[in-house]
Amino acid sequence: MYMLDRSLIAGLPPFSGLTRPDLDLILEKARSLRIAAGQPVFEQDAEAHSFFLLLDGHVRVVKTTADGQQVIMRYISAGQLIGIATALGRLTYPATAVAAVDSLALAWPNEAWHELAARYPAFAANTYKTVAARLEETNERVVDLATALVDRRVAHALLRLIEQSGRKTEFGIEISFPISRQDIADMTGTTLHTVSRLLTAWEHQGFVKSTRKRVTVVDAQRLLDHVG
Amino acid sequence: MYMLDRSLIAGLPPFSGLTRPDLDLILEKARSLRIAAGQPVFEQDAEAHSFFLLLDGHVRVVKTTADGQQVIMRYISAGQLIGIATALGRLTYPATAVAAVDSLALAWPNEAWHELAARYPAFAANTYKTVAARLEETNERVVDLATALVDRRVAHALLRLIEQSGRKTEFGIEISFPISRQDIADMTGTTLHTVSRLLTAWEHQGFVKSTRKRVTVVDAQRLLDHVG
DNA sequence: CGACACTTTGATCCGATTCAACCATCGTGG
DNA sequence: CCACGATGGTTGAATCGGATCAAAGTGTCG
Repeated sequence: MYMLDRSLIAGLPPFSGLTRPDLDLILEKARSLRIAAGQPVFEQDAEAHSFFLLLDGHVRVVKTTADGQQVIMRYISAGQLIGIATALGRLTYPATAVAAVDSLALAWPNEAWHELAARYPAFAANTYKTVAARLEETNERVVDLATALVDRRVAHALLRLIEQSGRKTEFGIEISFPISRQDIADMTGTTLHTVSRLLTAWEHQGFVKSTRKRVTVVDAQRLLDHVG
Repeated sequence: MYMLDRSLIAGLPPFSGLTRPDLDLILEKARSLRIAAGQPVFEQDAEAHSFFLLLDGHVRVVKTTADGQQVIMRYISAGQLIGIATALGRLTYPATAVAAVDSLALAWPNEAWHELAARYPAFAANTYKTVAARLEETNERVVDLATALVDRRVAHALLRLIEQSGRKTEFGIEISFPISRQDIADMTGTTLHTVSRLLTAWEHQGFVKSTRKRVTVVDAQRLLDHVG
């Protein structure tokens, strides 16, 4: 086992405001792991042993219902924590986290959490803010699901995705990881068929551009206006 | 202004594990307020100045969309905190809180938060657990909205309500505050018409019993089985 | 190059909203 | 105290947004 370098995590939001010796101590307790695209980081209902920091790649957090339907709760990009609900008292993971592309993460055993939180209040505070921000974001999603028609929900999902992990290209802003029609449907409570029809229509109108598993938003403002 | 008695908050979840002198100090910073049924405790988008503890009554937390549609995010009952997202960094309230019945609450200025959290780690920890629990609950709701048909969503809402604030009666478990068809519709993303039809059908089948603004679940298990 | 995963598009069907009308209950003030 | 307006609830009919069913096209990778 080689020593992890503090440059890996310096500057990331969860560790902002910590000194270099602090970072070294925090890293001492971590192990790093590589996750191939399509592989799980952790699985729903499994005993929660660790929490994670995504260093590179993209992970989608998915809940599966008793009858097998899937809902994508969120996409996590590099620099963000996952599996932290468990650090705050849960015994099992509430969802499955699957790598959308080959990814790299750090893992800490749950026991390390209290220690870290106690010793580095800034780390704890950052984490709580993350949880609070996710709660608020999820609340917005409930409002969307409860009040908006499918086209609006899909548009909002795309706009959230490019905001959280968009990459500027020649034609607009592209979602920076592969995402299928089915994935978008699983984020918005609809079917791949409906998503396909919407994207085709929007492409004709010049709002978006897409190919297999890649989506680019050409004109976010007009897309937003279009769905009201 | 009279002194608030520590018996008001001793034993409530947010303050569990605190000593009596601690409680007195905490109460010193609070003011109490009476809210008449239908009146707001705080309003969406207003500058957040305080967080609250509901001592008696019931409050519903409502988000209103730009086009005026309402979504009831949750009902808060006595002993629970409200308006805490703001204590964790927000500048405005993300929703409106309206008293469902005449209610009584304590209010602390937001500045008191950091002080209390620093001095009473148990209070802080309890609060973070609350936020984490609400996130998980909201996640479940997203899954429900994204995957379940209306009858299931309404059934789940009723079961959640009787679990969180049910009162045992002769006929079953009654939701312990007045709630209209429209309110239930606003919790589940449907219309009062559909809720009315469902309740009527369920009443014929003996699962529930209801009158104006009062709903009793007669047989939770059979209702749950019925909607799959 | 073939198999598989992903995407498109048409036709049909259904759950739930919308539109419409009416009834019941509550609170209030003359 | 009762009349009346307001709020809440019921129920039918028409309509529609999307799901479902069905089938064929296309890009990708081993």
